[in-house]
Amino acid sequence: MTFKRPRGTRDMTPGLMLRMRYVTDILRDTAEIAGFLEVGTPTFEHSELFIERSGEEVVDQMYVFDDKGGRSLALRPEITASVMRLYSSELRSEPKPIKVFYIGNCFRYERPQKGRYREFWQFGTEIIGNDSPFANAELMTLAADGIDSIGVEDCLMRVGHVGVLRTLVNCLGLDEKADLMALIDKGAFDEIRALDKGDALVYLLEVEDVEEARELFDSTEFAQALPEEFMDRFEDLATTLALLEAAGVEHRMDLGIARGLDYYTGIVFEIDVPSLGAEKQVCGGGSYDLGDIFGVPGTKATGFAMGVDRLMLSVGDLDDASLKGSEVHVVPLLDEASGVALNVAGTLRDEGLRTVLNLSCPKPGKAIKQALNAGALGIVFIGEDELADSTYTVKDLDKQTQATVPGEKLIDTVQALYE
RNA sequence: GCCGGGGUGGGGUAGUGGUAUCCUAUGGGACUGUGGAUCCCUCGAGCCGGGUUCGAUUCCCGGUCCCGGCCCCA
Repeated sequence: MTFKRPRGTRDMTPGLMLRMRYVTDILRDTAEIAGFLEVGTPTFEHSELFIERSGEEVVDQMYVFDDKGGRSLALRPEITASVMRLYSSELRSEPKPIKVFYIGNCFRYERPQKGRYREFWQFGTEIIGNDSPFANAELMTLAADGIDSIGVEDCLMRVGHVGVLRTLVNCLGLDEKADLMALIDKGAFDEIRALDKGDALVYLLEVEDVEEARELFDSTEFAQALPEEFMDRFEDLATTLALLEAAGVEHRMDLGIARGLDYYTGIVFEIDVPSLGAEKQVCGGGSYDLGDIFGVPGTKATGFAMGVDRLMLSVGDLDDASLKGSEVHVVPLLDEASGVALNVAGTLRDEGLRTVLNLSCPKPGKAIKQALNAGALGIVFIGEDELADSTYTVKDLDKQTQATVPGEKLIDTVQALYE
């Protein structure tokens, strides 16, 4: 009987796991050094949590099930909803803003393809209690830093504002319909032009320069048609872009970012890695207000989520040996040396040295091949002679030298391999 | 959900209507307690189900999974 993985899931081989750790360790470090604190939430929640946040239609793409008590539960399709729940129940009296991050697996029932799995991993951050341009700019800086530190070469950050977009759509007399927003998000300009006043909308969407946009909106033609709060929103966007400029974060203004579901309220941004193909978005986020849903009205927040699996695909070749770190091998050459070998391995491990114990009591030549293939720095041999004299033979695989030393010199000799 | 391409040892492959090639990796051995070499041995395969056929890994149908794209993407 053989078993296969469920569709859309992945086995993490040691090599893949090293890459995953490489990505998540960097993201975690980036967030922690910026003062964000890690949180964790359940892998499954009441299904209503996600439905409340994202709408009934998400049920189609969720793993929903009843537990033995008849509760409707769902494997989490995202983590922001859980963090907001956590905030509203555990953290609401903490000083604002609250800056947290998470790393976790999520589940969506979708057609798997490159960069899209039914179980996938997200890294994300939330700033709760402040969705100012300053807060958004910090978040985007953090996102850009993380992706840059991972070593992703070719990526593009686009920044927009759904409030600005929706107002423009309304002022042009176009319906803010879901399918129109979908067309905008997709960048299907030809199809939009086919609509009444679609030309004008496309013209606005294609503006990439802040000053150009500002002059346009300040012009009498527009100023009369646009509601008062419009320019405030637009200035929020302009301020955010200026802050990104100051931070040295590469970006582009893009008023056409519509971001799927409609709880986003203000600044939104996405980061694409074009080389990934169809599923090229590695990061998405923006300002939202879910306070009403979670019983804390008026709670402004902003956050982003990154696709860890896609980031793993975006990194070039990584060297396994350097990912896992240096190691030394301890090799007993005969069964009687096993006890000493265990003891020596323990001593070296206490020093924080990655120590691999060879369990097969091989001949020296074979042990050397195994150690070389594993990329080890050196070998501690324990054979007949060493047992008799209470010594150890330490071989340096790089320099191709070796020395037989007494026990009290073992640690120093092995540590010298690392230099 | 839709369109297209695929599925042969652990990984990579060749060929074929008469059960399968080679490479590599794994395990063991030779080279006498010392360098990735070389050599020998071992292990191990046609996604699943049905059909056609004396016989199917090969041809046909269905399913499944993988890959690319569409839809969607919180």
